[in-house]
Amino acid sequence: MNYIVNDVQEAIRSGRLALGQRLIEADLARELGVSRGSLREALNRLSTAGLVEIVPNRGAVVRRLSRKEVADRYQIRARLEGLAAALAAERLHEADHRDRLLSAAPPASSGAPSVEEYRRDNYRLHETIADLSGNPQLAALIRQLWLPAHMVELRGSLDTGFHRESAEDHRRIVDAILAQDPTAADAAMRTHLEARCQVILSLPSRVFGE
Amino acid sequence: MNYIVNDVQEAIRSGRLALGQRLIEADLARELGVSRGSLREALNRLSTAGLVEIVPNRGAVVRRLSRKEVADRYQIRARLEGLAAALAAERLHEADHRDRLLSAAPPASSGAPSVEEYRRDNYRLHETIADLSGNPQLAALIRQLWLPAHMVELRGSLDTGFHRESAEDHRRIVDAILAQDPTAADAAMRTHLEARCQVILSLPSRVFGE
DNA sequence: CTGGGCAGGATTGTTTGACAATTTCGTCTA
DNA sequence: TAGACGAAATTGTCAAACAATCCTGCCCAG
Repeated sequence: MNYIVNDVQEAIRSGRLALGQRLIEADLARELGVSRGSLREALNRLSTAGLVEIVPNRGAVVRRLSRKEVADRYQIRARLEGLAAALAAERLHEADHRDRLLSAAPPASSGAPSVEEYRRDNYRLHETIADLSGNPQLAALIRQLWLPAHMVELRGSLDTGFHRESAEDHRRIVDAILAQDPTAADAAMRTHLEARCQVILSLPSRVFGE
Repeated sequence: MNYIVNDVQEAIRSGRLALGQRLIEADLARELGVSRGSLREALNRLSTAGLVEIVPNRGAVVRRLSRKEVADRYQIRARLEGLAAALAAERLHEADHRDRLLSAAPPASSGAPSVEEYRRDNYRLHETIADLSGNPQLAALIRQLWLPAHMVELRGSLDTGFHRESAEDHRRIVDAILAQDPTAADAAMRTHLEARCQVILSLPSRVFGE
């Protein structure tokens, strides 16, 4: 049943299901080759993940975040991921934590990474730090709040400057954790997210849903 | 369909469905007078709310938190509710915010409140502060993370000292928000939750699920 | 005895088909 | 032209069924 969730998610990511598009249960179920009931369960899950919004008696639409919603979400993420970074710093001494962090850290810049590469690496680092916090509920929340790119129509809106700055922030965060300095790690992560948020909010309103 | 969620929730609160009890879909559906499909959707929702845990192919059980899970959750709540308190302080000037806060604040201690009264007042204050933050996603998360008393078997385990200390914390938090001091509000809320967590963790392990 | 299969029952995961409730939309009327 | 009305589309819910999976007690070999 999880695979249905993934299918829908993938359909949204690939653009086959456009932002704001209404999802007709019968059609989508036939398309995916599952029953309407199963699709329904999947849509419910996606709605708690925020990818989709369900209006009673009117079905599900692919969600798009307004500018304020993006800002609000980053505000929450800053707190939560800051906590995760601090905890990761406190627990760096444990077993293979150092190795896991290093293997997820920015890979010594081998030229300019593609947008897709950046997205993957970026997610991997944040995810790893969340896991290293040793607080599974926190890690789950951070994943849940991760802003899928398709909730804001970012495609092509971010230049290489964005990625370079982001990579620098990431290095600072990793260094703070490696130095086992929780306060610095917290601060670095919060600064990072606040800065990323500012850049995204400065994009033209075309990319938001409002 | 929401009413099914409420029914199950109420059944758990009232103790009709015991902690750790396995929920057989067919039985529960018949009991509630709904179809198995609808019950399934409701259980899914409750699982994302954390009231119930769903193990694949093995069904749902009423959840009970271990000591570590309680600690982890309070750690998250401290950050999130601290943020909410800070934001509430920043936005106190808005329309009817001051009134709403005052009407949810501890009601000038009219004798010793009953446990149930304390629970209700306590929840109301935290909920109001979350709403006054002006960040709906944050408010929703805080509600989601609220630890329902039945997830830890607290009934009767907390003495009046607990409630008195809690009320004092609450006053400090409200004062900080009324003073429009975000930093103090944040700190007061975090201190409050950390202290409450310590008390709960000191309870005998009988009340936890481990 | 004791531990490893093994059948059968119980329960979940999913499908199909149906129908009532609700929303949506085009058309017709005042 | 605005609003009423009815038909079509869509969601919400149900019942019955069956395969997949888990659980349990029993039997057999060691």
